[in-house]
Amino acid sequence: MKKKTGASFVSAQQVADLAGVSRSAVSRSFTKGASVSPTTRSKVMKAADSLGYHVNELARGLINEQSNIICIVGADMNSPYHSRFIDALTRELQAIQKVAMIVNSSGDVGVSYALEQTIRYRADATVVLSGQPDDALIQTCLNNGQRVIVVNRDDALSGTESIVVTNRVAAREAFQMLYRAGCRNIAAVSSKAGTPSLVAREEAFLQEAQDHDVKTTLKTVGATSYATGAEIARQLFSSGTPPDGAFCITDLLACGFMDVARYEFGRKIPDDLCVIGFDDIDQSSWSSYNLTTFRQPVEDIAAHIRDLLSSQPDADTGERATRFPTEPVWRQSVRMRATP
Amino acid sequence: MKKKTGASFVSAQQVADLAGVSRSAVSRSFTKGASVSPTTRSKVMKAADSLGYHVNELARGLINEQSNIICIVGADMNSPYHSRFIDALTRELQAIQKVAMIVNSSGDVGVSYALEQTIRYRADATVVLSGQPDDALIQTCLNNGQRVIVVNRDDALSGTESIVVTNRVAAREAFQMLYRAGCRNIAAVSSKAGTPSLVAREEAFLQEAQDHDVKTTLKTVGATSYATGAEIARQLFSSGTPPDGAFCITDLLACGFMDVARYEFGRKIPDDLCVIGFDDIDQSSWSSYNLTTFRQPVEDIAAHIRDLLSSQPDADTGERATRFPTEPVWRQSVRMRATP
DNA sequence: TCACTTATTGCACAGGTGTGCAACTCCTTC
DNA sequence: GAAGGAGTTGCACACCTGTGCAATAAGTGA
Repeated sequence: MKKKTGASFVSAQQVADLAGVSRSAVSRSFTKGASVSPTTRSKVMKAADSLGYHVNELARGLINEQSNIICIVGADMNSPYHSRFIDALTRELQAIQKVAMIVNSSGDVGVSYALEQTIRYRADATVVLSGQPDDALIQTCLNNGQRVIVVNRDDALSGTESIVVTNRVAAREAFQMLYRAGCRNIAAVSSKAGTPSLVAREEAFLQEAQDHDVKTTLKTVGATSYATGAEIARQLFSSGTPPDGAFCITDLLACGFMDVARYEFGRKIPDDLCVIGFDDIDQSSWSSYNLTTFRQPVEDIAAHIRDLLSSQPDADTGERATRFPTEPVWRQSVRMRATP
Repeated sequence: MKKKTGASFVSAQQVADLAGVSRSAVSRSFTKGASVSPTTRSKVMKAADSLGYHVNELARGLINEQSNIICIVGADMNSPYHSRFIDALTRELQAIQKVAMIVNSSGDVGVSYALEQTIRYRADATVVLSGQPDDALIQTCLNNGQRVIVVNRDDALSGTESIVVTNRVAAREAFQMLYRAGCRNIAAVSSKAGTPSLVAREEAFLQEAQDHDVKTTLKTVGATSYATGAEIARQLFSSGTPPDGAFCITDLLACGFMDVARYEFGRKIPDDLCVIGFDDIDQSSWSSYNLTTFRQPVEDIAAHIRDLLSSQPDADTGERATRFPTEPVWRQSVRMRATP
């Protein structure tokens, strides 16, 4: 039966000995598309099973120069948006028999060190979710023959495969939604993170406001969090001209913003104040928020990454970007247009 | 088909050639505690740097029988509790120079297959967050010499290192808090997940209620989610005897429960209805909920796992459990005792 | 039966690294 | 100057697997 020794691993040689075949036969039995007779294979499988043999992927990766490890780099994994992404992506990766290795770039050990681990394990590809790691680090991955897939970073580096959502279009639409709802004193609520995709939303929103000759203030504080949204609300509603509409660059900011506006300053949403968010995290659909927002097709993006990774990279050099649409999700935090 | 090698990896031999030393010298330069002269080391480092050399951890793992890979198995990573855990744990692992490989056990590919990946990559240890994988799979890991650390699973398997929180004590205290607040028609809100730690909370709560001769109904529906909490609230408040107090086995359930109770049935919290949750997820502290709950010391647990993994496993056989306390976090969803 | 085709198998090498062992260098001490 | 010791270096082997190549076995047609 099973060996209880808890000792070390079983090698292919031991399986071969037990099955009375050569080690090559064992290897071929576990390699898809190799030439083995059914008889031999079944003998091998039986022996492998009784010994508890599992292919050593480290050695296999050494030979094949392909480890089937995919590295996911992300910051702030506790945030609803990122955790949804990681959940979806890990599922897709498993479906094509890759394994996910994750690098938490908000750790204090430093991104560069963590990212180096990726290279040391010869990961096939690196998926960058955060805007954090700078170009030099990404370049290092590329230099070592890794594929790099960059998500939601509008400044694509040459050689990477880039995935973006229509941040700018959505941000402009957000303004129009607030404008049509009658808002004329509008705030843009953001963080100091400076992530490219967030900056893109800010810029496009302000641009659209300017095109409509509507005064708009951009307020940025700290990290992209609930607390930041709350803090900005406190500042804005304590000031002389409190806003009647707000575009929060992220749903998480919107939640904090709404809570303070309602519970500390008595604003009624959407009567006194219209709020629009971005991402469509789970909490936005909760009854306490009912936040009108823009949905990022996270599942579609994850599936697309799966497709990218299950096919060979295009020899086509230079960056190629795939753009996914963000669709507005209407809930109750914005007034419906009263007048045409 | 040969590799098309845009840029392949650099091997230690190439570094040795450039530096004019033997390959052993290169290996020793990168191995902590090996014997190399400062002169040689600096020559090696310089050459390695200019070539962009990175140690191949696959080959190193092959030799050392230690890959420095830690596997994290979890289901439902999108849930606030799990994502907080993964965030904390990945950070701690990076701090001791391990890498985290994650297995999403809610994927459709099946836990067993995903878990096998772990063994194939010769992970040093497996951390099980979910109650999902059955004992047979865990036993497989153990048989292959892996360490298995099981979190929050009250039924510990022999050979594993177990980490639990004081579910039962907390659940009993939860009842007392509701009882002291004057609640006499109390509901226990849970899911059908059947995870051991959740079952422990249910049982202890019901037991304590029975000890106080208070009628309590346990209601379980579907998954451990916001939607489930909402659904249970709908059922309970449509029934003949709506509760005046509820212990939700999880904060996520509590959020859904509260929202439906307030917005669909007009209950005022904590005046008409007291609610207690469990976990202390971020959302519980948001103003919309202000949920009184029990805090799991996630960061402490993650740090403890780090300590476990950075030390050698005790030869001591049999399971050993470390128990962490859960402390109540008082907010506004439970009335303070009016009468002594 | 023989020549010929096809499927299967084993040998041996490659892939990149860590490390025991012996040889070597350099320096101290008598 | 010689003996001895401490520190450093290189050689060769081991780890576990995939696979090209040649050898063998099995099957086919005449």
